[in-house]
Amino acid sequence: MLSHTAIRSNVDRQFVPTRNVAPDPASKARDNSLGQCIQLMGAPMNYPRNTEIFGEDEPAEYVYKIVSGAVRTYRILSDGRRQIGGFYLPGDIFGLQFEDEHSFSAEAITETKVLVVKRSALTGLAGRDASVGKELFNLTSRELRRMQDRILLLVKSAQERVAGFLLEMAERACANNIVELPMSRQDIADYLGLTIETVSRTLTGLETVAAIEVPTSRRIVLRNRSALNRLNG
Amino acid sequence: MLSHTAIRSNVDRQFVPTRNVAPDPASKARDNSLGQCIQLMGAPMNYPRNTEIFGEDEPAEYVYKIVSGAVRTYRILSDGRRQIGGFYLPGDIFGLQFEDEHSFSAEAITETKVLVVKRSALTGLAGRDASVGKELFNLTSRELRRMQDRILLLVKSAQERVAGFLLEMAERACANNIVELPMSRQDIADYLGLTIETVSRTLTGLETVAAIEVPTSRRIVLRNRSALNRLNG
DNA sequence: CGACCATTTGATATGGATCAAGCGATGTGG
DNA sequence: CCACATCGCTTGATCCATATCAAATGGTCG
Repeated sequence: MLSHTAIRSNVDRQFVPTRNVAPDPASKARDNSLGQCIQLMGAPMNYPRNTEIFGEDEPAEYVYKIVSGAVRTYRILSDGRRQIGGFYLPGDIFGLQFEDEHSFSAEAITETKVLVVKRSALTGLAGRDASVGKELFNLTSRELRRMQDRILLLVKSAQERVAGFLLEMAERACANNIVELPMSRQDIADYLGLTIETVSRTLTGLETVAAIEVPTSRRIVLRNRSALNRLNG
Repeated sequence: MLSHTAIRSNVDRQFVPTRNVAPDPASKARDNSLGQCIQLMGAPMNYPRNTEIFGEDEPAEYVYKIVSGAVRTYRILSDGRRQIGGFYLPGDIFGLQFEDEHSFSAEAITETKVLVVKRSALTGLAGRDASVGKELFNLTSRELRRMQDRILLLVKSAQERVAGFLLEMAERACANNIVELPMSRQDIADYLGLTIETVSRTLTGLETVAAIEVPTSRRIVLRNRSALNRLNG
């Protein structure tokens, strides 16, 4: 369990700004002072596996930075289906992207440690310090870009979505082409707008064409990134 | 849904005299000074029908506020398909949501007048005036929310997508339940991740169940909003 | 070991895509 | 002013990717 944390447990992510895979460098470097702000001001909190961090339509009072573990945000549609808003990994900040009222709930996927600060503390700070305001803006812009990419993903075929998902995860939580997935197939399916069966079949498909290996269901080895990139469209 | 930035200050109300449905008031009122900034500083520009305003991967140097007309942003996928990023109507600001390099192109759908300001002018202003920075942040947050809604739309059925699209357009460009669509069926299809045939069939379907009327292809009369809301999920 | 849950695999159904044709506006030249 | 070409839209017939329903497998924990 917590295989995800395991891959970086030796070196706490928050003190390691660089990664072993080429990560989009621009997106990492900029929000240091905001991140450090949370580092200094944040109250540590623990959430066991599958527990709620905040509920839909609660006031969006707090901002969270993940220390270890993993979080999913989601909404339940009127027909009962669940749409995953996003996955958050160590180092990620979440809570900012919601308006005064959440329309999402957040849950710990695995045992998760976060640092929590009042949203008002950050926006107040931004009022006094324009550079913090700029970072808030940048962070939101980046989240926006991710959403745009996600929209692109959602109009593609199942194979393209799964390949895109794997590449996205690889950029964020990958060591030696081994991606440790903290989330279940159901989580992935609800994130990609597919069914678990389709996700599973697609993964076995990718395995048969030697693009990936799936030694255990939560561990994916990327064997052929260029093939994945090709499938990604 | 429609990834746009709906700012309508009193100043530009005159350009949308047809609007008579109550627009979400909270989202309009806040960023007046930003909108008025563009109003004062902006250079007027005209784009004929179907001409490019900016191209993909040009530096994101400018921010635009629409005076009249309509704009679509889009990307071309590697397989040649086109994904529409959003539609922008009079009063809307666009260009902010792109990072240093656009990944989108923008085109005038109809003859369009815009006001243009340098992006740097706004961010510079934000550096000096925290309230402008806050408005930039708010604007981006709102855009983010629309993207989230759009993602929800994209995992639904064709009927739900089209119904959702109509309701969204009705909120933005509707008089007496008559929605005038500036964009073609192909634009709508590329926005919703459907084909023109499916969009067309779905519209006739909605007409048969008396939810809408389609007197001309670009004009939709909403006959039964609650039915549409129900279909929207 | 046995129960339980997540995941994979198999068989069938279906919504939307694709291919193809028809229709109705709008514009152009004779 | 009318034949005719063009373009955007609708309608029809068929196909295919993914959903759905159902069962088997495997991993985990008591």
